[in-house]
Amino acid sequence: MPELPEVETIRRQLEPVVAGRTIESVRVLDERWTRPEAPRALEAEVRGRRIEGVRRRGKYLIVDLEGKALDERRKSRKQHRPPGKGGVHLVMHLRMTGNLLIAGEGRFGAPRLYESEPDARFLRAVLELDDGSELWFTDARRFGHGVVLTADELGPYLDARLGVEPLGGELTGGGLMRLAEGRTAPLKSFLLDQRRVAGIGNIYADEALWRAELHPLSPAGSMREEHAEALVEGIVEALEAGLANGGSSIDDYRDARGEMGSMQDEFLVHTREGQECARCGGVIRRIVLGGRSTYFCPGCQVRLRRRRRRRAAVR
DNA sequence: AGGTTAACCCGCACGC
DNA sequence: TGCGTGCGGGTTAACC
Repeated sequence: MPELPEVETIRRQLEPVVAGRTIESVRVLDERWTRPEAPRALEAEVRGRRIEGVRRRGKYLIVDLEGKALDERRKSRKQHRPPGKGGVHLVMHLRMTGNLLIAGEGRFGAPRLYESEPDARFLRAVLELDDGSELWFTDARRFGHGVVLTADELGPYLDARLGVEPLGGELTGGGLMRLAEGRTAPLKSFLLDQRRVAGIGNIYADEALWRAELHPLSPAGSMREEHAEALVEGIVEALEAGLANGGSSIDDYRDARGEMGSMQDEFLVHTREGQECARCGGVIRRIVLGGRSTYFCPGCQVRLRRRRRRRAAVR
């Protein structure tokens, strides 16, 4: 599934080949992709704009687009939302089975043939760029999404959904402690909550907890400083391993060039039910937690007890 | 308010 | 071979 390392892998591949290009047209083939916005509205808002860059926040990909020239704005006057002077942002989310692929006959210099050909049945949106290349958004299960936001809308949109970025040093043990304070939800559920820490999904949550030697069912608020420090380290190392391996391809994930990642071969616990724990030799177990497959080693991932709230005063 | 569950989807694996 | 069933999983909405 596309989590932070997968989305970042795509971003890194996309940025150098699309920055500076102009989007000549957008074709939204599945109206669900833009829902509740109309496909034609998104198409009109994006068409004709130059790409400034590609960013990532959590699992969201953000394509920054320049403001339109004045004559372009006049032409668009009658459309749903006439483009303002400023730039806009095409924000995309791959959800579970979405892929964003470099395609077309352009001058990317990227191979046109994929390790596994993108399935045309699943094509949901196509961006055509001014060098003849294309970006294909494919998505078997149609959970993926694209939306255009103005500069004013982008910050609030992301801030309402996402907490701290785990890479780049912003996430500290103390910071994680504060986020978890007083919370009784299991650590695994806590890690999956994008509004606390952004970008961790089912795979990397399991991997991070194993690295930190913490049991997924431990109440989040039960961590002491040393546990929170270990968990931050586990999160960072799990995500960086994912990045170093080009992401995990269990089923549908492919990078922007259509190639599989190799992180699935490096998993320390995820999908390893019944196998031996690399650290303690125990047998890795699978449970369902919050409806999600959760893998852990009962031998070395310690289950913390709920911490009693400290009394306001002693007698 | 925090926490849990269902809904959204549909290809695919599995059983008969 | 064909059909029915159930699973998964990020995010949001609904519910308790």
